[in-house]
Amino acid sequence: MGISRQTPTVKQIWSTFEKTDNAYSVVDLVEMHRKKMNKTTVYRILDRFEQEGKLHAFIGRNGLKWYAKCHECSSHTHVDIHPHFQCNECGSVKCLDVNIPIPPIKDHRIQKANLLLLGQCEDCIQ
Amino acid sequence: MGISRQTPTVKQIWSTFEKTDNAYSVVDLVEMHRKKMNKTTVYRILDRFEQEGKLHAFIGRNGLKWYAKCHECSSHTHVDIHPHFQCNECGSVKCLDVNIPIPPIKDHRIQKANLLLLGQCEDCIQ
DNA sequence: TTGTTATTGCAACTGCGTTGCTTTAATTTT
DNA sequence: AAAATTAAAGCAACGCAGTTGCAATAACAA
Repeated sequence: MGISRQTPTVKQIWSTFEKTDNAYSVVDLVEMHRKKMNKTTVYRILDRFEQEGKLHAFIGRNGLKWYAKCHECSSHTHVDIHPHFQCNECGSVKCLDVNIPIPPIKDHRIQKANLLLLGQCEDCIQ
Repeated sequence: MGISRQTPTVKQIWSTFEKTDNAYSVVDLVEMHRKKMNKTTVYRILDRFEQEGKLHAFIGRNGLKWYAKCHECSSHTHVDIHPHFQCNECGSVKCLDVNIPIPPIKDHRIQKANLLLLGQCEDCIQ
């Protein structure tokens, strides 16, 4: 499978994630690539990356959508129980490589969990 | 302190939460009270309720803001580690009375956690 | 090289949420 | 009880995230 066509825009968006584990909001990504491509294109490429399991997405502090590279996740195994962390000071977001066990909830079937921890990151802590 | 003035709109919004533990999105609340008050008024009253600790707020599946009555929470103790559940089928949201322990993260100070569990609720499960 | 069709750009649009400002009315003061 | 004070409500316009429809472009297969 994979993205059907290796266009310059696809390569450029992917290059943002390739070298880092940081997460980026869609707003950031649109701004970062504003000069090279249309915002609609950014949204569409991110959607495709997410569907393929190359990136995973989650909702940040203010309801903005964020994307990050998948480690364990793939399009097959989207249980996605690992948490994300957003710094209350600088706003940066990253994936945490920690497993947070979710207890079973009576009469409910848990399929996914969005776990967003908020606080101070290593750069903003005194 | 408390809401300074007991206006009819304040009483009406509060009456929505008074009798239930369900959470409501702001969109729902605007729709529910559309005939009686302006949407700006709904937003402002919810903001005030949140600041006083009468309601707490969190971000749902699609980035919408949801409100629910606080049990343990007050304006003083806003650690707010209890999770919320949103049904993937009917979209309903509620507070779960479960404590999910957050492990310490090296070099980070955790101040708050948004824990949203997604799945099937008791009404939608087969 | 040509044809097919996924992808892009663009412009207009939707929907959530906010802001500024005037008017209304809850509450305090006299 | 009336007047004064000022929080709160209504309204219209706006800002921003995200989407849609469609025509133009360009990857890739034949």
